[in-house]
Amino acid sequence: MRVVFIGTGEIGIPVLRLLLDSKEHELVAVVTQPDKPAGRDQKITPPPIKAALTGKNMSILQPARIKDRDAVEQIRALAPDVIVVMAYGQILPKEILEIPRNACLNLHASLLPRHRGAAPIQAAILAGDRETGITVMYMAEGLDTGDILLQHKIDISPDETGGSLHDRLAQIAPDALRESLRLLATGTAPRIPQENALATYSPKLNREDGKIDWSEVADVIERKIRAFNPWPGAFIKIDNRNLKIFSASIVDLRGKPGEILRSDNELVVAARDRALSLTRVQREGKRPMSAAEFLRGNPLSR
RNA sequence: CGCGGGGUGGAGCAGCCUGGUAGCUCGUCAGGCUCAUAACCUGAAGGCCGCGGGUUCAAAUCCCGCCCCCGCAA
Repeated sequence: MRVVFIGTGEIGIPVLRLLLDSKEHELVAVVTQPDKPAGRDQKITPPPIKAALTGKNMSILQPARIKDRDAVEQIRALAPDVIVVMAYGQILPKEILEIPRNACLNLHASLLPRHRGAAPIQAAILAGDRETGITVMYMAEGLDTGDILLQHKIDISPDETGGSLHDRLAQIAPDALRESLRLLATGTAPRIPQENALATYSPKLNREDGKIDWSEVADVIERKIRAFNPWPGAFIKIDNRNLKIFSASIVDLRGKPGEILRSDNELVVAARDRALSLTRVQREGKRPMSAAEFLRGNPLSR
């Protein structure tokens, strides 16, 4: 089948490679976001998907807005049988969804209808889910509301971070897509409507979302620290500077929310019910380090 | 030129403004105390203060250039 891949984020790279290497399917073009300023020097940088294509002979489209007529017409001209979308970052207009002869598929990093939206990976950890996965669905106009073709599940481990889960989901995504394409090609692909009543929505995260609210219970804060590692990062304010928190464990101590209960060899802060021992932290301009290391050079009185 | 922090014995930091003895909390090693210890006491080793120039009687400290690490922002 003729396939057009639409994606931007790193999570889509294994899927992109599958399509590049496929014998049964022909990847005819890749659509991704325009190069944008990124990094410490704000240099114009290609998105991960484009970077993964350097050296490959592949036609790349980078429309500023994919709903513009020019972009739509260019994609239509490719006459794809299937469009595969993963982590693109723009809403596709109905005209695009109707282009492919066979199907317009989206790979979503959760078990839909759970965690629709932009941050499904973090949402799954934050919610304390025990499993998550990749959903392949037929795209519809609503956000992540399309009928499900299939799902591949994985367990979420107790020490899972947003970063580790992201990587594991990226790894299993090609399998899910390979099977989906096989079913489509043989005309045996199922089509299962989502149970809208079970849907949850996870909005796009920003930096401020990472600020720890000590009035929450310790369980929730601990999950948030894991979910937000490494992006967008959980943090607290100390001496008016950010202190990023990469990991923490729950300890059975009590105190006023936000109160520093211990700061000798470990850094323990009280939450609503119990308390958290911050184990891996990073001050602005410094490398990540253990709480003990941090405290050695940054003695916190009281 | 997007904004900003930093590079000082093995770790984390202070000292830099206001040049002049290498400091703090740990770790390591040896000895002591102790039933015992990650606890306590005593002692020791370990630093060309990121690199290169300059100013000066004298530079970790002031000036210029370079390399590397990181936070914000995107």
